[in-house]
Amino acid sequence: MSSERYNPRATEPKWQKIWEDRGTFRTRDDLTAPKYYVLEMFPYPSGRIHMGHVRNYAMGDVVARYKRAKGFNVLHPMGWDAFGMPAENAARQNKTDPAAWTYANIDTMRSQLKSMGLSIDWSREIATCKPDYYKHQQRMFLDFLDAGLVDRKKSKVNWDPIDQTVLANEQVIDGRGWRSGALVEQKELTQWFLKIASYSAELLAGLDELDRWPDKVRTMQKNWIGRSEGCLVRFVLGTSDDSKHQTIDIFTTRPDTLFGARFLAIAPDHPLARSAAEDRKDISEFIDECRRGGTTAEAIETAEKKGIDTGLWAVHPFDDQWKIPIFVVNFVLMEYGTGAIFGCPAHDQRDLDFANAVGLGNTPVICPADETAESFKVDKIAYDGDGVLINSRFLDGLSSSAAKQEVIKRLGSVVIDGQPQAISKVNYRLRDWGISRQRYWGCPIPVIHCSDCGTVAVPKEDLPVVLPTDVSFDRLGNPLDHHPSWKFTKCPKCQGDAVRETDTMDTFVDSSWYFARFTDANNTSAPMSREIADHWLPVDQYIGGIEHAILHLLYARFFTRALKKIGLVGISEPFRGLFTQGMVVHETYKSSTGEWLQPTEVEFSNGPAGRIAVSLADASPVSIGAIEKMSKSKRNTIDPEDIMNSLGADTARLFMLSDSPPERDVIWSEEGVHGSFRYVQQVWRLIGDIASLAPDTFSDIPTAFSKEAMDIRRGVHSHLARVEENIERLRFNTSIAEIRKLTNFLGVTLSEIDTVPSNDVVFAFREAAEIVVRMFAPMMPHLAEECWSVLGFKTPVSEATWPTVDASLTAKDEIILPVQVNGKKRGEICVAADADESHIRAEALQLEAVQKTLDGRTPTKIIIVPKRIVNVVL
RNA sequence: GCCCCUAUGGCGGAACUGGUAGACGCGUCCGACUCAAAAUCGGAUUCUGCAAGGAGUGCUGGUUCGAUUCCGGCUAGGGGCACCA
Repeated sequence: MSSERYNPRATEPKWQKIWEDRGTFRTRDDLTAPKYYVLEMFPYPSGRIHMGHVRNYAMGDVVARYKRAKGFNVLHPMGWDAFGMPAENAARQNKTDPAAWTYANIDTMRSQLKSMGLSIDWSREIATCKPDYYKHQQRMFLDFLDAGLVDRKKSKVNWDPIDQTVLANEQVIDGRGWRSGALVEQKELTQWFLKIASYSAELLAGLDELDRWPDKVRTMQKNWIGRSEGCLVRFVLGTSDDSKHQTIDIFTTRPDTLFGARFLAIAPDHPLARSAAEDRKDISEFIDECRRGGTTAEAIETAEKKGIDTGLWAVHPFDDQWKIPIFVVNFVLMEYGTGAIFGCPAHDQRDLDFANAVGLGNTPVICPADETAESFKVDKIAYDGDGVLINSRFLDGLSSSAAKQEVIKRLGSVVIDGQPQAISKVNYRLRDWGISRQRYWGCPIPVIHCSDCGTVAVPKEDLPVVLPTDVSFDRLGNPLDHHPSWKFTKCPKCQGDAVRETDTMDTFVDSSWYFARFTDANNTSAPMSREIADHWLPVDQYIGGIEHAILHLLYARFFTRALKKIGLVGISEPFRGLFTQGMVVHETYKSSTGEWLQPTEVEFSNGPAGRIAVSLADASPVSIGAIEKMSKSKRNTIDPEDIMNSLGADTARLFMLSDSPPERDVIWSEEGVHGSFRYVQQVWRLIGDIASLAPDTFSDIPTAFSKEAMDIRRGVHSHLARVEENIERLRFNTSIAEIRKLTNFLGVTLSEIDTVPSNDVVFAFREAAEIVVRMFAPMMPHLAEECWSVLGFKTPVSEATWPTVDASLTAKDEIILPVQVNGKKRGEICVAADADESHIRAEALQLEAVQKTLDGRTPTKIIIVPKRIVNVVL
């Protein structure tokens, strides 16, 4: 009997070293073996790993180890999303060098991840801030430029006038800069864009193929791309002078409601609004007011619909005597469509709210099915459904869809300024991707500005454009811009004096191709070889947080198509399977003085009214607050390193995978973690006991098995089948439940056997141990290695194959059938698996409980669902 | 405001494509071991009832021999968002 406790502190580093020395997790350079690429979203090197990382990487590691055991050549790499603002913020605050800060963090986090025992091929480690990574990215940018995938245009940014810097949306809090508190201004800058919008239709259509993505993410992306079918309609502006002919284009999805028009509405940024503001102070003031307004949907939804009459008017397309007033309003956006709409109050709630506010009235033109033209009136609720046209002259009586076509047909034949007055158009909400960032710690955009030649690409042989290391954060603004020498260079075309582009790339660019780089991470001449990338891609299973559902995943999907266009890869969709895991949450604690306390600063006991918490420092009462996402501000974090150092990585991994379904949040609790630790010890004892009973693998399988031995073998193989199935479905919680059931069963059975068991029983236990260790190896790899070694194996279980289910042992010859009367369970019968219906019927009716419930009555029918259930219906 | 998701014991959750509701774990209670405690092991644990039984998967109605599962209506909680013409 093994009585020693399992000691993860000694065991875990030992096996990590053995794996490393043996190169156990090296991906083989073999393009013929079946491949499996499992990838977790790579981390930002913020300083230390947190529990969210532990959960994410534990899940990925189960998949990687399982697939490896199943015989796949597994690619499971790790890298660092290493550019970004925190390094610059740290530089400004603590006078540290962003590169040094980043690399120190990477070193810490790498060793923390290694102590988790992840089965990662570390030889492929990348960091996006290294020139040997971003040089390829710069080359891609230039290739995109050549391929027409890049644009340079003006765009609005949040500008902090005190810090002299551009702010990200999340850095603008209540209209003010997060650091300076200054009122943020909207400023127009010329910026670089990748033309993702031109891939809108393709990115939308591609979602249909992604059947191994969560529907939720697909829906979010679909809404983000925002396809809408409608038409452009050109209105002629009315003026007192007929010689000045001006037009305005609007986009509408409801051309059928054209006779319900009461006004045109234009965005505050619309050119017409700007020109109208030139000699009308009230208009320019209104426009300024709109710019200060909130930009989030929620803020805008609740905001009052406002507008100002420009005094201008447009002519109705079907009636040149019909003058339609034009308003500048706060609810039309320049970025969408043409920045102008026609307002039909009866059939659009926003238009109705606005019309009611300014007294424009409404004309219903679509009659719902349950109304008549005479009775149908609109007051406060617009009708936005389909129906039959009314009050619409020649359209009256048509359906909404027929009227849409009729309007487009009629106006399509009218030519104004050489173009039809209406054309069908599919509009997308998705806008081009602005990648310019006025920051230091990012990938330099490899472009040179020359006063004579304009914008000139850096010659490809001059790449990479490397970030200078001697930068100063003493001054405000972009350090690249005020570096004494870095930006000054010669024009590659005319050799005259020129300056470098000082904008760097959005870090979403870095993460848009890293998965491809991993396939050939050490290639110095190219981002990756096409042959190797095409072998490994797409990623078979991608795992990460739901917070990246839209931007990162959409950018990566676009970028992959762009890489395909320039010939670097042959695929369009980078991620075949996607899984989004839930967060790690924890209780929060507040002291009597209202300060947040760390879990380690609190002690618990059970009082009459439940759990009570007191402060460890002074025994003062502590209130137990809501369970929330672990965060530094609420101080409810648990440091993974503390857990790994005390209870071990396997315990932490097991706990992260048990209990909660992986897509949901998991509550970190001390009791739960100790339960996992107890289980680690329990398994250790069980395997030790079996090893004492059966120290060696049998060379000969016994020819006959007793019922006792068969029960063990059947139990093992049927649980194995279910564990396998649950891992395939990424249902880690239920696969662990199955493993626990099996070890519970083995433990009980082992305690009940004779002191000198027969040979077949010993065989069954030996077989069980060899299978069960391989079953939990993906979740608790160190424990599995130690157990495997106790069982006498000389090579790591991490290199062993997954056990095979013996189908003859999972098939049952006798089954238990529940028996219901009127759908309510009354008992069960045990019959042969192939028993015929008449036998089952007789057995069921003989049950005492059934007889009692029947109480002499005759059943009207008896439903027998084979191998499932018997239902006696009265 | 719109879209999406979720709701099961004291708690986290399980239940394959409509077929035994509550697996597995946490907690609690009882017991064993111990001088004692910790650790460990065994048992109990949806509610109600002495019991037989009855009720029960947010509420409500329906389909079905049978509903946690499917459909309609509602309530609560969570997430996402773009006043998108």
